[in-house]
Amino acid sequence: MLFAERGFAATRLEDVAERVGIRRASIVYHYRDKAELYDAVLASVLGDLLARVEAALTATGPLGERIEAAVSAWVDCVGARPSLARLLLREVADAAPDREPALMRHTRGFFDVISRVMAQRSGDPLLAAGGVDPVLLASTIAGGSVFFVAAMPALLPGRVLDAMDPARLEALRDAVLRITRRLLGTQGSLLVARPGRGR
Amino acid sequence: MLFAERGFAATRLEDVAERVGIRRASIVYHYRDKAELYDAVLASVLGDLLARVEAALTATGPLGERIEAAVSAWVDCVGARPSLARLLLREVADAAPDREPALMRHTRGFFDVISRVMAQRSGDPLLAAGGVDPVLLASTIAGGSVFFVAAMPALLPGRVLDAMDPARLEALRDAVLRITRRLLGTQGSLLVARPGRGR
DNA sequence: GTCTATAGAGAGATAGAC
DNA sequence: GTCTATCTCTCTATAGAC
Repeated sequence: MLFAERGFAATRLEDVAERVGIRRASIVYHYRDKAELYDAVLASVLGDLLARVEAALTATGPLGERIEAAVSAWVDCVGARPSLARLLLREVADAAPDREPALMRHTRGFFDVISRVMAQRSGDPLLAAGGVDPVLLASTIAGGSVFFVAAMPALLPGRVLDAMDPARLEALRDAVLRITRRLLGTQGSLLVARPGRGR
Repeated sequence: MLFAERGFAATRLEDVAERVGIRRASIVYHYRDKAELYDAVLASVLGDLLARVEAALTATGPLGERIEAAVSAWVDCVGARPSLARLLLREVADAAPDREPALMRHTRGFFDVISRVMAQRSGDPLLAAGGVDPVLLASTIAGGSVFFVAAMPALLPGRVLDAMDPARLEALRDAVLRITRRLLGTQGSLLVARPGRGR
């Protein structure tokens, strides 16, 4: 997605139109203006991610398993769509006291869910893991993985821009899960059998 | 910094000039064009960060301590300058196979240092911690902390945009250090006495 | 619904006075 | 070195034919 690659301001409707095989004016027929188009893109791209993470978090079962499922969903989504990762980074960078970033409109309900889960289980030892702020913990896992995926094109010689190949994605998911367990102090105690063939 | 808050394309020279208390034309006298100004900003802002992290990593002493010192330096710099965090996120998001992000010009030497450290100590158990890719590990810590700092204005009701206050910064540094130790599996074994009064 | 053509605003860069 | 004035180009958005 062009918005993800270049940012909102640097993306020309001309190029978006070209990519879709259409003329600029036709875009404006479907969306009132550029901002509305961006908003639609955001909603479409975030919808899947938020729904899956939310579903994982609100499922039944022990908190640890739900967190791991949520992390898996997160990594799968982001790995399948590096554009999403870059879009997220841009939106976070846009956060300002005066200007509410567009992202927030789509994540408000999502944050409600998170807060509710955290409130319900505020007594759970996992959430106070090692005296580290749970928000920082979540930010580390979510932000770190997004950062990594977005930075891959710059870091790796092979240059990965589109979806990661399945093997690489699986390796990343495993690695992030290991990191998660390590951070939560649930080293291997959960999710007993790793389904993959050991990467 | 305006470039950090809005991104390169969305930042008008007009506004930059105003912030400095000068006229637009005068900026162009000092820098050939907008891109050159941005480059200068990047160099100035990154210089301190890279120098401090590099110094910490190449100091003498056990690898674990050097890593912790590097992480401390990183968090201190980023916490003192949330703009830097946002600038980093934008630069990473800009990474593309065709277009080399401006950031890379300033970090090339830095990455050389990192690679050298990692190559020297490739046998060190810390670097193979739990079978997790060291690059992912570094990305998690660096990216996660930057992500967190950049996202604060959006997440926190109090709205933090400028430098964090000392107490908050110290708490963040401690938390990230705890995360680092946990990830490296050096739980409390290093950096024995925490100087702070326990927040 | 999609196109061509065009209006109109915005912003970067230049010329030249002080 | 800094300013005012202006040139020029790019890109969004609209008008209106098909």
